Amino acid sequence: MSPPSPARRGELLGIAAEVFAEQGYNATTVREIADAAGMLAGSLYYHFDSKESMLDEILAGFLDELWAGYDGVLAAGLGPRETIEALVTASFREIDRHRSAVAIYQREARNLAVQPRFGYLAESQRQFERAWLGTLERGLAGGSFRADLDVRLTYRFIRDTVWVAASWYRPDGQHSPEVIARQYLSMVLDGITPRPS
Amino acid sequence: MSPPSPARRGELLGIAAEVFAEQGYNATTVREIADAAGMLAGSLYYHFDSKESMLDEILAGFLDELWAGYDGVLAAGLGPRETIEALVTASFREIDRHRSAVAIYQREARNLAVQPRFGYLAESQRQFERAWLGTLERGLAGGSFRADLDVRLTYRFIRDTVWVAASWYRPDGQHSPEVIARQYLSMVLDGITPRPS
Amino acid sequence: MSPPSPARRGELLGIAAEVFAEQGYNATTVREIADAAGMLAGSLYYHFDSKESMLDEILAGFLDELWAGYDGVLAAGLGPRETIEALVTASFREIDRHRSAVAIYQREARNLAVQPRFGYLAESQRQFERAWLGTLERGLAGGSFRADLDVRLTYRFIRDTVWVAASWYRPDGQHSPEVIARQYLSMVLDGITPRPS
Amino acid sequence: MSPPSPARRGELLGIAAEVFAEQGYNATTVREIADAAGMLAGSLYYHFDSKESMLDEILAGFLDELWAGYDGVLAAGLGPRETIEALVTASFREIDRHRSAVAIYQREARNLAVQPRFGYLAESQRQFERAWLGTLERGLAGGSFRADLDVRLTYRFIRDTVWVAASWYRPDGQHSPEVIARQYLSMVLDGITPRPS
DNA sequence: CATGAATGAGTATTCATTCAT
DNA sequence: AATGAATGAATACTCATTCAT
Repeated sequence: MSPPSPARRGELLGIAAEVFAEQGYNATTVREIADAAGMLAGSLYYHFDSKESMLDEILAGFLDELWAGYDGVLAAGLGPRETIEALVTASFREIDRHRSAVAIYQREARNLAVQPRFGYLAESQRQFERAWLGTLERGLAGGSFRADLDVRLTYRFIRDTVWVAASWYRPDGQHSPEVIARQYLSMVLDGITPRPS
Repeated sequence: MSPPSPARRGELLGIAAEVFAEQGYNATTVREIADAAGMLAGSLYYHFDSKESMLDEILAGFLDELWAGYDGVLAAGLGPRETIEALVTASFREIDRHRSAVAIYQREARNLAVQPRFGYLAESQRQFERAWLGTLERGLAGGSFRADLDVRLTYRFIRDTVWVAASWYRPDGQHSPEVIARQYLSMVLDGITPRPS
Repeated sequence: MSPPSPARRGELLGIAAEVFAEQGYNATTVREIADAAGMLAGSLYYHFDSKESMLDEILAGFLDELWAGYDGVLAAGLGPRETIEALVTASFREIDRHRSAVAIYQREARNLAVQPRFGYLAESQRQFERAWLGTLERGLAGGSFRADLDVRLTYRFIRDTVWVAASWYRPDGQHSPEVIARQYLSMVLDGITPRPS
Repeated sequence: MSPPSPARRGELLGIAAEVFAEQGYNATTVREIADAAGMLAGSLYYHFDSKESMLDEILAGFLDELWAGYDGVLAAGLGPRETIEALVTASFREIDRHRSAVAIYQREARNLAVQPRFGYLAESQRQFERAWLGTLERGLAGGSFRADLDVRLTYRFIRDTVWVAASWYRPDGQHSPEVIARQYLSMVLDGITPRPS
């Protein structure tokens, strides 16, 4: 009768996200989530409608936070290079805070996006692409980036390069998301061969 | 008229690989593979022991070919930069020829590698890492690469950069694997910002 | 077009009987029979209509031979004790010659007998019971057997005692069916405790 | 109202045992067990891991009880003849209480015993043989049994004689297991022909 | 809130059987 | 006579979900 406590829901979502990230959504049984939460499978249904709704909440929550960060960057009116740097940094910060959600997103988004319920994934991808492509084109026109770049290829290159890091990134004391972001950026922007001084 | 058994197996494996790549291994039902092959689910078992053995053959076949290419490169005695270039090019060529297998590998390898049957995946990963890390360290020592690189991070950067491309790369007339490889390499080696000439 | 050779059929039936006896009818696959015969599963269907028809032929053939022996004994006009001895001996002879068929019969007859196709099994059981019960009652009336015997119980006792031997009897040089029969008979007739001389 | 879990398991095992005994383990489908229990096939898996584990529990439970009885007899220090009598009586008592388990054991033990999971069946058979053979040999040496007995044959004779009764024995008011045991014993010990007084 | 027990739709797999060659 | 390939029905088992307590 009384509505489920939001705090408990949050805990449970965190647990579910970890298991989904570890094993994949399809390979994860509701029972495994319940085990990890110290309850029985059926009990999860007091808090959530379905396994799919857990996934939904995890992904939607992640995208909400991500776009909060991105929108701030895009609204700041930075130059193309600085925008790229800020977006990449924001992305690594998001990986740091929602690692499991990012990993789930990486693995499942493509197949989920075709379902009506997960239409917002496709929408987010479009916005994402628009933001990055726009910035790259602006930089190309202004000479911030090499003139011979294939913009779409470069977009994919940066996008994949950044997000795939979620599959191995584990937060520890040494590598803060900002440090990782700076190292990635130095490779993406300047490459791995030495520049002639 | 009807092709001999090994040819049929090959056909079926190709079909299965495409469906696995499209939907994920777990989310793919044997019935879907059979549908795609124009036969009934049970009929697949005349050719294969199990769904898992199909996956096994797909991945093992891919890794065999991949290592044939890599071993050739590594035995050629090239310099570090040329080795990286050749490895990346070999990888894109492999993506071109075994796109679905690469996509499956990307998505499933981590979870499969812990199973005894798929132990060769873990072994291949170790060899893979050794080859790349060794080359990078050699280049670092010899000045082919920037002295401030974090070798492990760079390894992951290049590795992911290349393989993730399998998730969107579709061969067409314009972008041969060699062309894609060259464009990627120019970004990885020299970055996306213009070099002061 | 040309009818299958009866000789080959006989061979195949013998092989099938052995596998059925070893593993049970249900647990035996047509493929296992074919393997044992050095052919492919489908090829058996040139010789037989179905797996069930193999079972049918095996059991019918065995019962035919068995009754040939029994009828001879029953028609001979022996006394009750001699009849029992002759029936037991005939049974052991049949076990010796059709061990697998007897083993199959023991294991499957009860469940098969309810099917119309195998109605002859039930019929045979009834005849069997009539022959044994009649002999025992004749012996009881004539004083050949102990007066305090429960005839039905004794019938089951002897029947089970004899036929179950098929589950372990293996023909070898030392124990001919006649020898085994004589030893059994001495136990059944005189018991295992010493008779006061 | 609803009985606690172990009781329900016991109920279900009893039902499964009856169906296995009636139709044979292989010929019994999980659905048939579920039907007999008034539930759906899948629901059985809430209580048991597999069809095989039901069989396992049934057989192990039966053997545990059987050996409880046998060990009591063997430890009592009776003479050979009294030991045989007590073992036979214990066996019929067990047939009375676990009729289906005994019938399953009779039909399936030979083929199951080779599987690692059912290794305890083979072990039990060895112990069983040791107990009976030892008793028979003791009796032979001490003159309780006829000097001309073939001990192994006699062992099989008695063993089969007793256990095969499970296939037809149905408890009713008139024939308690003790009564049946006494009648069997009188035949086994003294035979069916009259003794010269 | 949580449990225990069940449902029912699905899923991989098996296997007797068929049939063109 | 035998093969290779397929069919189709059945079967054990899984799992998300429901619900009375």
